[in-house]
Amino acid sequence: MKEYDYKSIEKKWQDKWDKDNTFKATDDFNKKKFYGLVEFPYPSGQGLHVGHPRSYTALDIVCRKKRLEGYNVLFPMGWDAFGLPTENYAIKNKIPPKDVTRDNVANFKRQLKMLGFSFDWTREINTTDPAYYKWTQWIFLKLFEKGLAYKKEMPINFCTSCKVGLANEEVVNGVCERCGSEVVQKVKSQWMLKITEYAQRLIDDLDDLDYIEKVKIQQKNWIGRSEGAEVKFKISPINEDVIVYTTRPDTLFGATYMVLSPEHPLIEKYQDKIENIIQVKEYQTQTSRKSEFERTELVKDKTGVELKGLTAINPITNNEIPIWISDYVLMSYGTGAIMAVPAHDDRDWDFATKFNLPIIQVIKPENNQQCDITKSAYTDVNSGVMINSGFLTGMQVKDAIKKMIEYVEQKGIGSKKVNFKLRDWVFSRQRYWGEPIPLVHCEKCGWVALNEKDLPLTLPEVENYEPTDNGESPLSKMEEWINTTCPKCGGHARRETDTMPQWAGSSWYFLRYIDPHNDDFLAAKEKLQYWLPIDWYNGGMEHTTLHLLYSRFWHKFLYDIGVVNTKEPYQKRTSQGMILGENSEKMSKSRGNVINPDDIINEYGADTLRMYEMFIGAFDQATPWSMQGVKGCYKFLERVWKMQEFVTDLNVYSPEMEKNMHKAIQKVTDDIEKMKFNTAIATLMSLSNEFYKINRITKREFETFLILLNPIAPHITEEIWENLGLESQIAYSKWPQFDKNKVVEDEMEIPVQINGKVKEVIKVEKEASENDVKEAVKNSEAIQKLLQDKTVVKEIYVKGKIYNIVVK
RNA sequence: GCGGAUGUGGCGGAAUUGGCAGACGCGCUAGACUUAGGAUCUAGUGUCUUUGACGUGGGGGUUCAAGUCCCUUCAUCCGCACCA
Repeated sequence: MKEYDYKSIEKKWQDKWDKDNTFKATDDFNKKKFYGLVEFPYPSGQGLHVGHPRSYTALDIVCRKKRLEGYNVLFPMGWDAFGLPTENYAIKNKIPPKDVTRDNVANFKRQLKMLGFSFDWTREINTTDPAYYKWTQWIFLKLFEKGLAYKKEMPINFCTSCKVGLANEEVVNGVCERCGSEVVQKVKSQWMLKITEYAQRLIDDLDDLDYIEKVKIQQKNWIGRSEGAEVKFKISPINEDVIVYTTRPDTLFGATYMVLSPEHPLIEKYQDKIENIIQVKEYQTQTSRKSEFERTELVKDKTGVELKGLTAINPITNNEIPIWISDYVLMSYGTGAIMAVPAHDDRDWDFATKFNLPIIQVIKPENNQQCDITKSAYTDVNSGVMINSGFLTGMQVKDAIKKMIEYVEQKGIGSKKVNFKLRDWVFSRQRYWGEPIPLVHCEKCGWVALNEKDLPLTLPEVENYEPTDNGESPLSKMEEWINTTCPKCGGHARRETDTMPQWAGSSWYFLRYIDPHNDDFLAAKEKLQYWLPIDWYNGGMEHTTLHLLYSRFWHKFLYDIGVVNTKEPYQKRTSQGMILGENSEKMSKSRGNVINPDDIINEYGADTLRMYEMFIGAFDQATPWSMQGVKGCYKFLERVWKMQEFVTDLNVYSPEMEKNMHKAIQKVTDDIEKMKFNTAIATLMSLSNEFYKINRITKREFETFLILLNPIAPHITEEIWENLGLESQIAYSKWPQFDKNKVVEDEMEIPVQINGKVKEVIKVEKEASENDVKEAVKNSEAIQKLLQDKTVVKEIYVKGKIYNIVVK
């Protein structure tokens, strides 16, 4: 018997799969299809980390099994290669980003191939390939054409180190998600995408999708829908209304002051009416200097200034109430103005308490519960009765909300309103390594789209990739590229020098896999129709509010303009847990607990790594790495290898073994579908232990065993298959069918409990009646002994499950 | 503050959904074989005051029966965070 030489075995099969295109998906529309997708990686300089194989192996297992079950499987891979780290590396080392990308991709590809994933490499894509980003640009032009891309002067999150504008999603705790540097507010003219127009649909359409629940919840929270009302307040002494947004119109009687955001346009417009304008302006500058982070950091301590000389009229009570400005009111949400109800809102309560503003209670709790409005606000929406509220007095809060909305609508002073936290997507980056935005600015015609036939607009070679000091893209220095003619009027025009964010290329990549070499369209209609939607998409939780939401948005847009035939791109979304370091901390260079997949493959082989990552724990849970655990998996594969020593050609029939086999078939089949890979592997381990006990396995049994193990450990299983002289390859074989008749026991074991504690297990015939069981229990010596000098109070028999005797 | 999880042996984790708690693996203990080894095999391994009792973060409850259901409480992790 040869040794288990994983190195040569794995190389051998990887080469064969490559040469034969074993896992090529065909466009055979008559076959049932399965489109499995994993997030294509950003080819960083660090190479693959152990998190990638966790996700990739999981879906590789699913896809390999689906192929064996007869599906036409599309399982593709590509490169999300535009982005900042590459550009920063290029700047630092004076190497063109293109070359950096090429090298990193080569390294990633080598690593992925070494893991034996069954990707269809003939469909490999790269977002930085002009043939690819031609279509990214094309989609952008369509968005522009439909008015969903617009340019806007707006304060953006600006990373002081990357010198680039960031989307809200890319700012984490006030610092840049990528580099960790400070993020400040900077006003810039930016391309925006109207994702907000799709907010409601992005919520509603989640209902029909098979996403894990926490993804749905997180997306809904992120989109942040809230229902309420907009209400007009007259401002005195000027002839102007200010509209506020509130989710609690029921508390209007308790609105004792108004707060505007410091950026509210009213201040600018009526500055001559504001007596303390100097103080106000001072506060405004103070606020603008604060980063978004500082503004939200100092939650506890409210600041603000009263607008002296202006007052608002509460439209319900007609009371004159003061107007303040404070940075706790954001211009970017609602109307940038609120009515403050300190008795029933925590923030307003803090503010009113600090500045001695009046607090009027308009809701009292039910059932005489204690409530002291001088100590804290009463904010419960689900219970409470209105007081001091005119026509609302005595009503329940929920009814009062409805009633007040009706009232203000009838009086013409307000209306029902739905708001979302979701903001439009800041789509421009002042950077080099991204897709050029295919627009020009013409003095006569304004922003004009390039003609479709002129796509792709390729990224020109520049000498210096560094952004300019004023935060413009390096492209802004390329005069000969910038200056062009207007496609509309033929006059002079200048190109947009901003590029697209990294999220652009990944927002539709799954479509390109379907028809990756098509020059005429992003993918042929009939192919899209066949392959969509993606049946199963696995990826990280960190993409829930970014990539996943953006790509759903783009897909819905493409659906609206008739490019794709499904409303949603992904039918099913799952997410793997993180792999932690051996010390149970997050893996990071600085903690020195990083595991490199290359090392594991070298020392134990890809099959071991794949298996270990699936065996490590529940798939959706974070789990620490364990080198001992890796060894355990290696040991198991070695044991499988050695099973070849006792394989027999004889057709020895063992009903016991047949039962074991079928139980395993059922369990493994089921577990893979439910992503319970750890218990699937445990089942196979137990099964191999059974064969070791009798030191014999028939060829038939081994065949089935190998197929069950193949999706998890594809190399070793193919090799043994070949050694056994079995037909063809496992890759072309069939998944075993579970036969429930094969697992029926002739006897069943019934645990017998006394007062809920198991004392004995009895064996009875499979079809035993309750009386038979009772008889058997009575005949048990152990039970008889335990029932001496006890009074039986009750006996419970649950068919086939348990027999419990209650005694005194 | 809001939202979502998680808590079971020395460790990673199982438990068909209310019915034998601790599958499988690691580690550990003993033995076998040995060129005395971080290899392999075999047996054992929840805890304790061991004819039995106790055990799934803590406390209470429902039930013949609870890791699983209800109430309450604590701890840890993740996401969002002045969203009116």
